[in-house]
This record gives sequence, C-alpha cells and structure tokens, in this order.
Amino acid sequence: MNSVERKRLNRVLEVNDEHPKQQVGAVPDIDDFRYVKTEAKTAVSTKRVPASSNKNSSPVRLEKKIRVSSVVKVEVAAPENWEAVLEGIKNIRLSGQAPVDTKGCEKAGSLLPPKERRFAVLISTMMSSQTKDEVTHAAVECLGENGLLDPDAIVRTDEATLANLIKPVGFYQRKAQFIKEASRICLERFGGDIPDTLTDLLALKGVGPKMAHLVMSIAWKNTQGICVDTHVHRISNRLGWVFREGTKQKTTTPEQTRMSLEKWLPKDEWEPINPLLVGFGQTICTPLRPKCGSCGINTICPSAFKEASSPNPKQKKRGLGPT
DNA sequence: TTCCGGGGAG
DNA sequence: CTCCCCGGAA
Repeated sequence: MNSVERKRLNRVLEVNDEHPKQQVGAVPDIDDFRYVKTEAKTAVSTKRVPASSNKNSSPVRLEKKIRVSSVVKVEVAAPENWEAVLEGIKNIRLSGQAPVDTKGCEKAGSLLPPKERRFAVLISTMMSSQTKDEVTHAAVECLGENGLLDPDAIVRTDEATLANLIKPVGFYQRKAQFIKEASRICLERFGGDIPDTLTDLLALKGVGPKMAHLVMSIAWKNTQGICVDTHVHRISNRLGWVFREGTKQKTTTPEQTRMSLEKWLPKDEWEPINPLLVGFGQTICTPLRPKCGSCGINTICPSAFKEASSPNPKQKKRGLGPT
C-alpha cells in the first residue's frame, strides 16, 4: 500500500470510528490509538498559528478518562451555554439572508429525480469548494443547460470543454479532471449513481472529509459526521466549542474540529450546524474583523471583541490568539 | 496595486 | 509545505 492509500485509509478509519457517542460514551482503548495516529499525522500543520498560549476563557473541559477494567470511558461535557449560543446564532440567521441560504449546493438539482439530483449534488459539491456559492450555482446551471448533469454525458465530454464550462469556479482545470474521473467511477462501479458511503466517497479524487460528509448529508440524507469547513472550524474555536485532544488548546485542523465537535454535539444538530455556521460566518463572524458589535451573542461569546481590529498582520504580535 | 484564503492532492 | 485560481479586501 502506498502512502496515499494509507493516508486515505487512515481517514476512513477515523470517520468510520466516529460513532454518535455523545455526552457520555464508553469507548474502547482502540479509540485512543486512533487519536495517536491522527495527532501524528496532523502535527505538521503548525504554520501561522500563534503557537503559544491560548488562554481560553471558556470553562475548561478536559476529557475525563476513567479506567474501568479494560475499558476507558471518555466523557466530554458539552460547553456551558452551548444551547443558548446556538439559539442565539439561529436567531441571528433568521433575520437576513446569507449566500449559503439560497445558493448552497443542497439546492443543486432540486427539481430532478433522486438519482440525478444526487449526481448534481456531488458535482456541485466538487465545484463548490473554494468557490463562492453564487458562482458554483451558476456553473451547475451551465452544466445542466448543456445536459451535463449526467455521468454518461460528462465522460463523453472532453476535459478542456468541461473545464471551459466551469471556468468561473476556482481551480477549474483540476476540478474538470476530478469531475470527469468521478463520473467514470460512478458509471463503472455504482451503476451511474454516486457512492453511498463515506469510504467510497473519500476514494474519489477531489473529495475530502468536508465534502464527503456534506454529500452524505445532502445527497443521501444520511449524516455520518459533521461537515467542517473553514467557517465551522473558525467559529467553533472562537466559541470555545472544540479543543485538541486532551488539552484546552484550539484545534488546528478541520478534522480535529470535527472530531471534537462530534464528541458532544447532539447528532440531530450535525447536519444543520454547517449551514448555520457558514451563514453566520459569511455575515457576522467573518474571518477578519468579525462584526461583534452587531452580533446577537456578543455577551456570551468568549471571543467577542477580542480580535476586532488587527490591521497590520506583519506587526501583529505573536502569541495572542483570540481569546 | 498586492496579497490572501480556501479543500484537497501531492 | 506548495500548487491550483480568482474575488474581495487591504
């Protein structure tokens, strides 16, 4: 097995192992092993994170491990106030529309029959990453108008033409290539439908954890894990909702965030949390200069006004991450 | 005008 | 870590 396969396999093992053990769950020792692998794998990405002390003002929620015979029980308490925070964000989202509300990829092919709709969702998702919702939406429509929301049609279209059609989305050459290959696999191995498991979705090039979980939720309505994109990742950390395993440090990768979040967030919130936080992140809790002043939860958010204006990145002192 | 982010691959 | 691409922000 080469390194790529191993990497993918590891990913798959991680996600498959994440059973909805919520507030309290008994987890066998093997679970710890998994985290060892994960930490080692992701330890590289220390890049522009201000490395040093993050004094999270929110309540410390270290995991408590209790050894009972051969089993380690891992208890992860939900953050204080999380329900109030979530409620507050929902209220914020009720007023005012975010791009994701109308142009999110779950809208793709909503008028099509199930199988076609699923394919449209997959293609839409594969194009949408790193791209504005509106742009993706337009590209999907463009494909549809050309009868290309269909794996058969796509494999018979040459890559350059395909790339040209989806040009407005970022990284279109790569995506055209990935989409064509995915279409071929759909035809050859899944009867023209899209894969219905995380494992098989992740095996598609151009589909990583974020998109695989999204597709499972949207296309199959079978949520296997939380779809963590940059918004969910950033906001979860600002809210003090997630921590690196065994610490009170912020998570450094979306995968860490996903696993940390899944430990306590009730499963019925797993699917809605993504559009909720994405919209919130697009409008209020923006990456740069979050609009804390007009945010409805600025009295209960541990990061409120903590990183308001940081003009010159170069002069920014290191070691004082938000909160 | 420059620069940065974003999901995933290599 | 860099590369892919481009819009939006500094």
